[in-house]
Amino acid sequence: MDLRQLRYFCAVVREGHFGRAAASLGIAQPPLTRQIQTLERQLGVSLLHRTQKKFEVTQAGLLLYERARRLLDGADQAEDDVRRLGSGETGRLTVGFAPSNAFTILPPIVARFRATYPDVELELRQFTTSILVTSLESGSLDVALLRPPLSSRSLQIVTLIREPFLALVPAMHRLAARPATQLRQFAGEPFVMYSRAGSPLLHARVMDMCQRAQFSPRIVQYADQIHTVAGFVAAGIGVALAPSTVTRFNMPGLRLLEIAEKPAPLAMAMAWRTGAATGLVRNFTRIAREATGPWQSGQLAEAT
Amino acid sequence: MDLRQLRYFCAVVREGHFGRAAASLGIAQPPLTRQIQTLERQLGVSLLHRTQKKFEVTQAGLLLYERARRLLDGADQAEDDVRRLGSGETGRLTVGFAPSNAFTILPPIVARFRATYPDVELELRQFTTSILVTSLESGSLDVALLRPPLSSRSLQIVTLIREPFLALVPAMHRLAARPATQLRQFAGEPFVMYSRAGSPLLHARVMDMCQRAQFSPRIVQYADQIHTVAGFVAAGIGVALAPSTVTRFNMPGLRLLEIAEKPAPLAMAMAWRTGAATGLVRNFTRIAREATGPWQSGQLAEAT
DNA sequence: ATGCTTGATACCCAAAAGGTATTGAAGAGG
DNA sequence: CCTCTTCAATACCTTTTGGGTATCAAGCAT
Repeated sequence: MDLRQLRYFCAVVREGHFGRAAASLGIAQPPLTRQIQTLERQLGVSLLHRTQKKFEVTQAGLLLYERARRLLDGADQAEDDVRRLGSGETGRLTVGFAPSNAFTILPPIVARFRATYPDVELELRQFTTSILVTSLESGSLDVALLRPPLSSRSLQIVTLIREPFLALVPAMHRLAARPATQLRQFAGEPFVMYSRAGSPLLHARVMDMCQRAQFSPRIVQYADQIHTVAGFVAAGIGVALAPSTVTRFNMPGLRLLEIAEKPAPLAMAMAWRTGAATGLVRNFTRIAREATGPWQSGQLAEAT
Repeated sequence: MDLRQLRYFCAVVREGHFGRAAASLGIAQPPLTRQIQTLERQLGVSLLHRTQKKFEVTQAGLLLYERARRLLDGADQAEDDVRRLGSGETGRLTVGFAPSNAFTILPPIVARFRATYPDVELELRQFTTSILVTSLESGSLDVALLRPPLSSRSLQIVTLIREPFLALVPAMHRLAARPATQLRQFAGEPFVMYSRAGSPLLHARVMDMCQRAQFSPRIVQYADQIHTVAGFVAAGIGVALAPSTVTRFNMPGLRLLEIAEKPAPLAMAMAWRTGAATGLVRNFTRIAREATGPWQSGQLAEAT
């Protein structure tokens, strides 16, 4: 038995007429007649009682009609559901993110994704970068937002935004009025630094930048995250360096200066397991690119 | 989408191996691979994630597997049910019968049918012969047990048993000791007669037999049905003629004699609408023939 | 390194589905 | 009563597709 035969039989019963049924199916009448005959022969049951010229549906035919309709509906539904799941319109997507994303690119991405794919269950989990990587590899995460570089070769990675570093000074600082500064101006200044444990990547990058500017920062305070660092600077404790995310904090007492040396920007990327680019993942990455497009164009203050 | 493709896909998922799946399906492996590919192409969804040599089932594939299994089960079930209904193993069969059958051939037929086809709903309805005929023609009855002749040409009719007529006399009657009698011995005897209204056919047949024996019965009592007539005879009210069914009444005071003239026996038949010989009807008629076979062989007293 | 296993590919054949033309029989209408 | 129309069935042909055999390419294990 075959879904095509059932479709044909249902059409015949529904229309009560071979010609019209064939037309509604988009085929000619003779093949339809033959398919019904074949179906009857295979079942060993007469479904239509041909009473010269006309026909009437037998008890068995009526039963088959009911069952066939349910089967066909079920098949269509299944096909649709599978298609939607495959195309990423439904399903469950588990997204991991590093803490530094929680206030920056994550909200607009999630907002846009929710709006575009309301039927997808979006599960968000915050982890450190190293756990994000192992979770991606083990399959417990579908996508992750994290900072490159990544050592794993089994992961696909795409950079979403590149944030230039800015110099942070208190409002009453001697450089506060300037639009830009050279990094070496910070030599000997009291420095607010990212802790190695809380933000190893930022710690490393800032130390590296200072080293390239040929000074060693006089660290007076450690802080874990960017907005903590910015808060300490705004409080006048010292100067600091931070990615341009800080422009979104809007803290009184904080001044942001461009860095004349133009150090390499800090990238934010998303990663997923190579080959695990399901529809959901493809859709999420597309949405992420769309939602973070404005950053690339410099509209840093817009949150979508 | 096609049940074959679903069957194939389920086999692959179940076996986790194209070669074994193909073997279990009784086909070669390359066609199976192609069918799965076609299915994926038609759905636009990757169902199996081929990770070099091996494969794993994707989320969408898992969903399809669940749905497909239900669909296939449903299809098999539907096929089986339709087949059973068509072959007359299940369903509802409405059987009509004339009152005179209720104590004769109906019980053994019903008993045998119920035993052979326990899943058939057997609905029994008692009517007069004329209503049986119209009910058959209108389709509200599937089969009927009645006495020929039948005028309708749209009905198929098969005789089940032929009952010879017997002469009924009281035990103290002058003919009671004889094994047989000639009909004309009844000329002038007090006669118990079937009423024209209650048993028109029997009335007509008995009147006809008397006429052929060249006498007119001296009717002293009318009765509707055979066992009433027999009762009156046993009570010594008069003589009568009855089909051999009377041998089953076992009434004290009643004697049965063969009729020397061997009048044409009284037939009992079953009828159904020409062309409406569904599996149920075919089965019932077969059972009826089997159950009434003993009558033909003369075992009148056996009730099966 | 080298068989061996496994899924994919290439190519061929057979079966089955669809199309056109036509038939046969029954109802409708003059 | 006869024709004309209608509808399913049949005959015959073409196209599609499903299945088979041989073979390949890539891992995995020995």
